[in-house]
Amino acid sequence: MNAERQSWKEVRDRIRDQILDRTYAPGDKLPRDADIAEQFGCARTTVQRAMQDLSDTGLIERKRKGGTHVRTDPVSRATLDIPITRLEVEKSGATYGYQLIDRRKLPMPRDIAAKLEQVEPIPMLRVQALHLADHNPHIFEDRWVSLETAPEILDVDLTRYSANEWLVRNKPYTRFDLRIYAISADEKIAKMLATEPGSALLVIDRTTWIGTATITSVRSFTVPGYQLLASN
Amino acid sequence: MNAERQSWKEVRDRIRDQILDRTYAPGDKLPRDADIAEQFGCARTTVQRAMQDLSDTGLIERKRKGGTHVRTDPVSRATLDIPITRLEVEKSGATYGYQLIDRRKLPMPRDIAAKLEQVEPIPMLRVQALHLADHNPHIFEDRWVSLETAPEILDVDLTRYSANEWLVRNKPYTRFDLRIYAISADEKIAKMLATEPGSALLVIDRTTWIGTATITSVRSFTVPGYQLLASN
DNA sequence: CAGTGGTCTAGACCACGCA
DNA sequence: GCGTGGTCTAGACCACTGT
Repeated sequence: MNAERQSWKEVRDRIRDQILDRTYAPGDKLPRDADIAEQFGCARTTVQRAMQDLSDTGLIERKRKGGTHVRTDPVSRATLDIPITRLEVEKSGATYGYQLIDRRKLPMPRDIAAKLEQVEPIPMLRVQALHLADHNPHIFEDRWVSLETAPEILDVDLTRYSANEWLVRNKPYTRFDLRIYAISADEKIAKMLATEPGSALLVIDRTTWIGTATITSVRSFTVPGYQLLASN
Repeated sequence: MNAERQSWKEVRDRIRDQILDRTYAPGDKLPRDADIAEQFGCARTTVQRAMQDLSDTGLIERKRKGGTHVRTDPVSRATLDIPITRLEVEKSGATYGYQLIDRRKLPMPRDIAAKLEQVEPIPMLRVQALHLADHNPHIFEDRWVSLETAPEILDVDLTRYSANEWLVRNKPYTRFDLRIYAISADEKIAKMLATEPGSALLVIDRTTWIGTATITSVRSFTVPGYQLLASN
């Protein structure tokens, strides 16, 4: 008998191999799940699972009635893990430090309102803080927290605990988005990160929601040389 | 009326809500799948699917025998789509242009070898090219292609077609990784991107493999202001 | 309308990892 | 060992969407 060490991964790999070796070229239509299942001698559910995975990674495209096709323009779909800064630092073996720079209630600026998809102005807390690695600046964060969604933040001792950590532990989000880009450090940021004005910095803007309610929007200025890693 | 619109998403959302409202706090153990299934009046498979999703997005952690726990340190797991540059430009409504800068066989430099996890030196083709949007520089790419894995690249007219596109269409990868960071443009890069030396640029290093064989390693220098977007 | 992928079920066995 | 999640099966019905 075939002896086939069954599993949906096995099926996925074999289909992927057939795509790689051009048995099915970009644009080609693959057989229906049912036929593939029969060919492999497994249940359709198993094929479904394998196909789902190939679809998730962007190699194929599936449509009801239309069938399954090899994508003409494969997408690189990478998973990016944004860790809690403290854990990231500690994992690297360095000593983590944290320093509150500023904390005040302020009216919500226009650009923040836009990011939060917020029309009505809501009361917000602005928190600026510095994350340290081995006593050196690592990330400077400029954060706006909605006092409607997270009023309890006012009672948190932000000189000791980072707003980041409190929020992530107490206000899980249902949705977020990220914007990653590079800027030249202006004088203030440079001083904060103990680097030269004009240094190239990686900046990460991140906004989170819980349902449709906005939680926080934070701009993180990373120290020169900081890298984000992703893979599939 | 509840009307139980059954589906694994329904189950996922209800569990997530219970985590958000602290019915299950960070660190807590959730009931076994079987019990949840009974509670919801659905099959265990359906619960399994829902849990899988919550696990994928980093909200819970599952272990055989250990059971399911709410993560103490939720990870922000974002999906990052790296499109083919031409499609990205065209999608923005701009006219795409492409220009080959240099193409030559070269011995593999040490740092590239390291990125490719390659011990033995292999013959490589170095391709430098510029992607344009509305006749303005958009991305400058500095690429190394393995001639062992992709010897056919030598026959491709790279003055007309980008190596990126040829590779993505003809050498699908099974694995890749990304490294994203910021640099200050040096004189050469600045000239290439028609900007000032010292400008902050977002740089993306990407290396791809097919199985354990290396395909290509490319460093993309993006024009000032370029942004990467990700979300969940 | 009809074909194809998406989901669900009930039940079974497997595999990992904690006690 | 044994409890829990992971996978598989065979069959059913649903929901899109191309023709």
